[in-house]
Amino acid sequence: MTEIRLTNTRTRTKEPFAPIDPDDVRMYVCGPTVYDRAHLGNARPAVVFDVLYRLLRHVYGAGHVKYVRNITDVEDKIIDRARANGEAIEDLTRRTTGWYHADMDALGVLRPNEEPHATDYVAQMIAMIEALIARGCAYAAEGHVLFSVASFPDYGALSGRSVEDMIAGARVEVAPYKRDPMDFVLWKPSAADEPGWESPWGRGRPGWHIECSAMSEALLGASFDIHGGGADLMFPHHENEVAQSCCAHPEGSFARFWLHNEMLLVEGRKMSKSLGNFFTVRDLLEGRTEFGPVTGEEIRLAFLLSHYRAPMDLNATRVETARAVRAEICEALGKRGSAALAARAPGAPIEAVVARLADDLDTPGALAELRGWLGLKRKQMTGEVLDRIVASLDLLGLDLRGAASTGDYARLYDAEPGAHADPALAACEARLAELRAAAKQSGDFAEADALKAGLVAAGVEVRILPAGPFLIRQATHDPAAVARLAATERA
RNA sequence: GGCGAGUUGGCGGAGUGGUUACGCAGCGGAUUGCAAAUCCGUGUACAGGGGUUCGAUUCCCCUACUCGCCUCCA
Repeated sequence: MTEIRLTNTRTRTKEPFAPIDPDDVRMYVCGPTVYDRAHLGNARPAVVFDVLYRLLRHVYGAGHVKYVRNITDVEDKIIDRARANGEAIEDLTRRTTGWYHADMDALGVLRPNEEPHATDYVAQMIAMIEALIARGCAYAAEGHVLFSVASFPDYGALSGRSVEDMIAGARVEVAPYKRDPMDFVLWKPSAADEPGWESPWGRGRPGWHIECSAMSEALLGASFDIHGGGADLMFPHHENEVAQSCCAHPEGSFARFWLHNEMLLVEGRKMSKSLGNFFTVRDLLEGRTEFGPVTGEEIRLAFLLSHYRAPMDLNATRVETARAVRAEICEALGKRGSAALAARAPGAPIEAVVARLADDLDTPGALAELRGWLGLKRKQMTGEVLDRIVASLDLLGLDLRGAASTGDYARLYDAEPGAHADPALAACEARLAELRAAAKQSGDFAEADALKAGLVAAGVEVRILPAGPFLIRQATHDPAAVARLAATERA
């Protein structure tokens, strides 16, 4: 069996991964707070841990992996946004959850096995808070319940910082009801116009951290294999989760492996609204950024081109590289022709690709290995090789068999290619062949060149082979522009 | 102030104690009506300073710079 090695934040080292139960590998990842469109930074952990999920499924079997990613649907940002929009909280969270799903689907991110909503687990949170109070790890004060950091000697171990350092250097919220400035909220009172649940401490709502402790325990147990999230969650969120879960369930180990993905940068700077380099996944997909339209596969590739533990800088070069790799994959998949493309089924993935992924999720390395295979000559691109490429692409979450350009490349490699699948492009292709034939007689290529330029501008690759012109739709191709060209040429 | 990551050729980005990936761009050639695509060939690098070593870009230390986290944040 493939040995997976992962960098464990707990130990700061790369360790061999062995699940508690190979028949039930369990992973928890912190999901989105649903109050707005997912920004690009939200997408990074979704993609990173999707690759890990796919790898775990490959190694342990699809039925033996349980992946839980929560939806935080109670939080002050949500309350504020709903109030600002003048809408009900439920309407806001339902809509934004739908957006999140649509955007992650576009990136080829598989749905987790469970996607618990915080508001469905308030009873479990209250029970856990009661247990913490009973064990002397938490205390109620003025309608709040606070976790007592002093009760957990290992506090700070995960993020590698001491309580003294934090008090000295960081701004810590001082509140009169706190016994210790580092104590954090498990439960807080709700005003009449805020969402709330009845509890032993009055009507209120949970603090941010308790939901992950309660939901991971409910769905994965007191001990599970992997907990993931963005590096910025390491402190305080994950540190607090560890404190809550380990104190509530001293018999369990909570998460054995902690994985953190590094942050996203845009042109070398942190993405932020004030810098004007902030954008959502949807902005990118719909071309509302300086990068023009970027497909879901290209965004995914842009992520995979960086190692998850390195900051990823999104810039024009990165987007271009992602586009080039996507085109490379599409052409490679078409090298055996249309019939083969339709028939291809995944086989066993390329060992070198699996090995790279198993080595701490080395996606840039895996892509490098894969690209070696993509570049094979047509003669070497046998059915078996293609099967292995397809299987490897599946592991990376990049099935491009259905892409328009893949089909167009396949036709290019057909022994007897028929007309172009797209009628407007078929017309343009025939017209271009006609114009070129006439131009070769007259020596005036102006018309042929104008059509060619129009096609390129519409996102269509023009390849002129001895057999004649071939038109290939690229990811960015604009069907409306092509239709206009076809109509003009007919007239 | 505390913690962490990083600094590789024009750009992006791997990697290794000795023989210097790869991609893009560039340059030369083949091909082309011209291009594109394709094919062949080709150059430049390891932030600075010490140390360990027969030998360091690769290990250790220091310095500089960059970035992130420490507050809601993926």
